[in-house]
Amino acid sequence: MALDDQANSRERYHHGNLREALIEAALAMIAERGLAGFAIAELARVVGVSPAAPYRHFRDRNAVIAEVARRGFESLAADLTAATAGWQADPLGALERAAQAHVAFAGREAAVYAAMFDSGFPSGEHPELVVARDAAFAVLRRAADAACAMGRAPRRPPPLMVALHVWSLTHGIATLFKGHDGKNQLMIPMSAEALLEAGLLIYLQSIGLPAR
Amino acid sequence: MALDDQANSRERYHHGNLREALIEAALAMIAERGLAGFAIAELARVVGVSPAAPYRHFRDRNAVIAEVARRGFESLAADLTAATAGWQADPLGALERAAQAHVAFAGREAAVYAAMFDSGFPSGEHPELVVARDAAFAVLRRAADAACAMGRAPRRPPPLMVALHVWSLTHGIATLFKGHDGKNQLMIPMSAEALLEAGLLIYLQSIGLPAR
DNA sequence: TGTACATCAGTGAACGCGCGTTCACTGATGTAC
DNA sequence: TGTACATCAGTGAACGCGCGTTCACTGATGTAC
Repeated sequence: MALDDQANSRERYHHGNLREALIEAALAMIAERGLAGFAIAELARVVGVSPAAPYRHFRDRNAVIAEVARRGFESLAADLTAATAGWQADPLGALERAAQAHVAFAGREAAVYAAMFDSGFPSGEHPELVVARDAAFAVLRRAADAACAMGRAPRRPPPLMVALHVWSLTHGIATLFKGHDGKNQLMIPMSAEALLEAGLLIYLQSIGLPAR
Repeated sequence: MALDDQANSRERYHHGNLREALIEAALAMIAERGLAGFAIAELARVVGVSPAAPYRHFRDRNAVIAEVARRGFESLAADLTAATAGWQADPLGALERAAQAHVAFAGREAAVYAAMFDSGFPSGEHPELVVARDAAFAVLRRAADAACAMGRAPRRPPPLMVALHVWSLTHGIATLFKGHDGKNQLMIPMSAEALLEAGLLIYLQSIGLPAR
């Protein structure tokens, strides 16, 4: 019965799960046409609902994008958390795995990633977005803290700075070489993953972490 | 007389410099409303010309954006060239100055920078864009080559890779911390420039370059 | 120096379109009694 | 168990809008003779 309800939910007057369906469709639409091609009217059409229906669940067009982005950051945070499992024992490895997970996320969820980083909302307009982003960053930061504590170089940079460097390098590589259609933007004779791995190795060596 | 002609050029039937005026207005419009808010119809209105006029100079909307981006890459290449003056004598300094010039460019010309990196054209659609981008990268690459040749670490990474690392880190920092409105996207207790300088210092130390 | 003509940069009106958003409404749901 | 009612998720029609682009055109420019 419950199964039946779900199967028929699209036919019923009360959709039952419109909000989720809208977000799912938004992901597909952004993936296909980019952020700029995202239209709430078409969203309603795709889901099979009147153009006014989405406004029951989202204040306006931007609110849909912001929600997609917010979930993206939550999802990224989860990936980073999984990647940094065991960070106490091996903070260096955790840092590297986190960076790779970040790049993998950008490639796998290119649409979401665009909503997360290219939406260009005025800062402060969607505070929940900032919270979600900071939570994701905090996971990386935790690993960076532990990694820095292990460092044995004469001058250790502050862990926050290390986390920002890793975050920046990763984001840079992700946006340059894991573009929307998965194609490289610059023609390079190596994968984004290999480029990232080498970059981190070089960087982390310098702050006194073991070369493997 | 020539001055007079120029001053009155807006009033005359033949604008005389429509193409340039359109590009200039496009820059202002993208700066103000972002890439998505860029409209060719409004462009014509701002310049004081009929809506069909721009099509004398550009095939379509995307062509305007592509031209803005192309010039952006040329401009960036010029900045990088200026920054790396004397690269033969001091390749390390040149590399650092190039990276700083890149970040400065992203901050100063945020609209252009968005057109350059966020336009998301299918690769191959605007080959002249790729040429211009590669030319800018080549300037960085040249400095990286020279820097690597100086390196005295046991295992030197290939210069192309070093150039890509610098380019990626720089682009990452630029997009994350030199956003459209000049505000930091992540709340950080340092400037983008300081973050970049420290990151490069750490990275370059590791490939055997002098710590200053 | 003067005139005919080709060139081409602009005009302005129009097109079809799809958008975001609002409105008064109606159908379904679940709760109180 | 049955009924009245509040709630609220949807409807569907409509709005005003500005967009990108095309069309047949016209005014200015400069060149050939």
